[in-house]
Amino acid sequence: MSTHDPRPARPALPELVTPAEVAALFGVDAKTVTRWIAHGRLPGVRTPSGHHRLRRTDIDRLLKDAGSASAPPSS
Amino acid sequence: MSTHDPRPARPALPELVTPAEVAALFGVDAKTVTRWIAHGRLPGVRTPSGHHRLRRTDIDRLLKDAGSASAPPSS
DNA sequence: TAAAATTAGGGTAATTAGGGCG
DNA sequence: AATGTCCTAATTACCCTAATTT
Repeated sequence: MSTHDPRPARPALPELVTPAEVAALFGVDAKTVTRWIAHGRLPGVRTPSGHHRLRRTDIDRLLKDAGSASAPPSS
Repeated sequence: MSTHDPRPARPALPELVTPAEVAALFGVDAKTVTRWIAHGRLPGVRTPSGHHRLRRTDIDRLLKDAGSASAPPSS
């Protein structure tokens, strides 16, 4: 029983990035990123005005799935 | 505004490049590059819509490695 | 408040994926 | 087995203007 309430209930605010950021990472146009969200291909939040924002964690997950390098072009 | 807003837009260079870009570097058709990825000969990322993207670092590594026959990086 | 940069939205041309063929 | 070219359908890039953000 902790006499004190540390109140560490930190919801860990997700780091939101702009479509331009994601576009630069994927090597596509920012408009394409918004299109991905619009088509439900990519999870993203929307500002009350209609601007898109994406969670860096989601983006990082997609990028890490690439399996960077370690693939010698030999059989 | 609350103090300064640390949003320096990040470096965010095009980390991923298109098959056409890689194809031009290797002197092959873009379709060949996608085939390399399909056959697992080259590491690549897949955009949420199915298009291929390759890591610039991987490509640069392969190209650099190509001339390692006799090219000591003297200072 | 004003200005500059970014974003959304529409429209059109270029690129890409996928299969098949030589 | 590997690469290039032809085809169609889907996706993307760049043009513009208006709204939003910083």
